[in-house]
Amino acid sequence: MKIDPQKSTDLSAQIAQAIRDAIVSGELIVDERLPSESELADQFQVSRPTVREALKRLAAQSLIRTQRGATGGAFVNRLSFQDAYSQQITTSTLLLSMNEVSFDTACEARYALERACAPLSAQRRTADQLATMRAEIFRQAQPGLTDEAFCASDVAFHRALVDGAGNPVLSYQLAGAVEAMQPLMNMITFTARSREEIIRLHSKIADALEAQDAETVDAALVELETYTRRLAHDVAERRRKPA
Amino acid sequence: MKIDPQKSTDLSAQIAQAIRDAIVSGELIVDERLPSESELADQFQVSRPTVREALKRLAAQSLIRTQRGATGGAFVNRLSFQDAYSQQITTSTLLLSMNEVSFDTACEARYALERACAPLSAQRRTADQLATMRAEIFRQAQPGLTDEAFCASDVAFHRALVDGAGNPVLSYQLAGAVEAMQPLMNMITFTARSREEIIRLHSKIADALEAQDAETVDAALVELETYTRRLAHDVAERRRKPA
DNA sequence: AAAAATTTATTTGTCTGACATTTAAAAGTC
DNA sequence: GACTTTTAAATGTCAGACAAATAAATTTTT
Repeated sequence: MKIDPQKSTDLSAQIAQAIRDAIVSGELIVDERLPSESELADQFQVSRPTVREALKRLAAQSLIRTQRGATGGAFVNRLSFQDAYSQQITTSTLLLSMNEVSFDTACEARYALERACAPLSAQRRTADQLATMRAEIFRQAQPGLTDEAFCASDVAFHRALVDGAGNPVLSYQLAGAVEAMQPLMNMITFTARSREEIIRLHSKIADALEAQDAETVDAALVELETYTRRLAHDVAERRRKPA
Repeated sequence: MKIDPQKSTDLSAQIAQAIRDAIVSGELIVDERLPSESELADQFQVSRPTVREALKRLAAQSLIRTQRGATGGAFVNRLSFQDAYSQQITTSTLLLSMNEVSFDTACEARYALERACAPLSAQRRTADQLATMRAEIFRQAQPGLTDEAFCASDVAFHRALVDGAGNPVLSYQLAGAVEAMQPLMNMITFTARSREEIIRLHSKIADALEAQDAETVDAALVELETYTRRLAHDVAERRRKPA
């Protein structure tokens, strides 16, 4: 963690990379304090603003946190699952919205991953998670619910399903897949009729999870995927020839 | 995209968030040029260094790219799958290394996700992807191979399997799960005997994929997961009582 | 002596102003 | 018209300063 040749890229990017490497390699450990900005400036032979730009890059990735005052400074941050969730969701959302990923492709990925959680969830889901699902199903059945609120509740339901697997790594990985789909789902205007069908399948899933019946959960998820894709297909058709 | 009250946090973080929101919401579109740093400084009523810190935060997340010169500036970046991969891998790796995630938990998540890809891959894998898998199996059988090289080849093999599903969203999601496991896998010193078994299972997977036999692929993945977890368990045992 | 108030030192956050470097377009030259 | 030179605009970097927060050290008060 020292070199900065006069090569091509920004100094602040190079410095950020050097520190990032030190963190990833374990050379810098969690909660360890980095040298002060002035000291870093001396070490890397650059000015303080340049060091600061480097530190802000790292802060944006939640790799460090900073604290003001006498005993303050920049500290290596323990990347929490919560932080990782948010980053993952932002990244996934942008990836989908900027790359003309078809609804079918995104949908296929999402349900493939979710079905991977289903057997574990059938085995381990807690009473609390079941209660969350029931509550969301109840909310989804309210007549006055906006499309946005319905979709948000849908996300919460599936989130509970995934968390039921009791594996934080899985929950983290799925966060992106499930949440990033919401903007795409919002584009489908749900009729009362289609909501009914979705609620029916959600109930089937909740029932099967309660009975620890992995096969029925899987079947219901397949049904839900098929139904969702058909809905999206119909909406696309209707837009093509609105007559 | 305008407000910055004198509230709590850093100005540069607030400005970065304001611009980030504008990008996520679609207010700023791909390849659109942001105002120059001086103009942003005027708009937000802060100095240029503060604006620059905000821009570096966004650059660290690949949300913008900057270009020098007369027609230069900061542009909204199209987040590529490649960029998303790298970020995902860095984040996942740190998440696992910093949070005392057990090998079992990570392994369970990884194979659950990989098994989700298997049916699609059995259906769609290309000849090219099959060839990659065969080549990696061949490499894994070389006697002089270091543990690191063996693990890297292992990653490449599974990467080809995942890519076989022909769904870029799945590949992106899996990148983190598969690659982030490598440091953990490296900690298991493979004996010649265990390599043999892994290569046997890899061959079984490749054969089944070639025959488009999804069930056998799944069975082999389950075998591989079981075997890997037992290996890790044994290593842990041996470390506890090295006598 | 203990507690409270004050001072002090350190560190990050922010500002001002300047210069260097890169780049594309405009102006000039042959 | 093709080539070269100039120019303007933008980011990259630097230096030095002050503000604000914070904890430790010091002083004062009780």
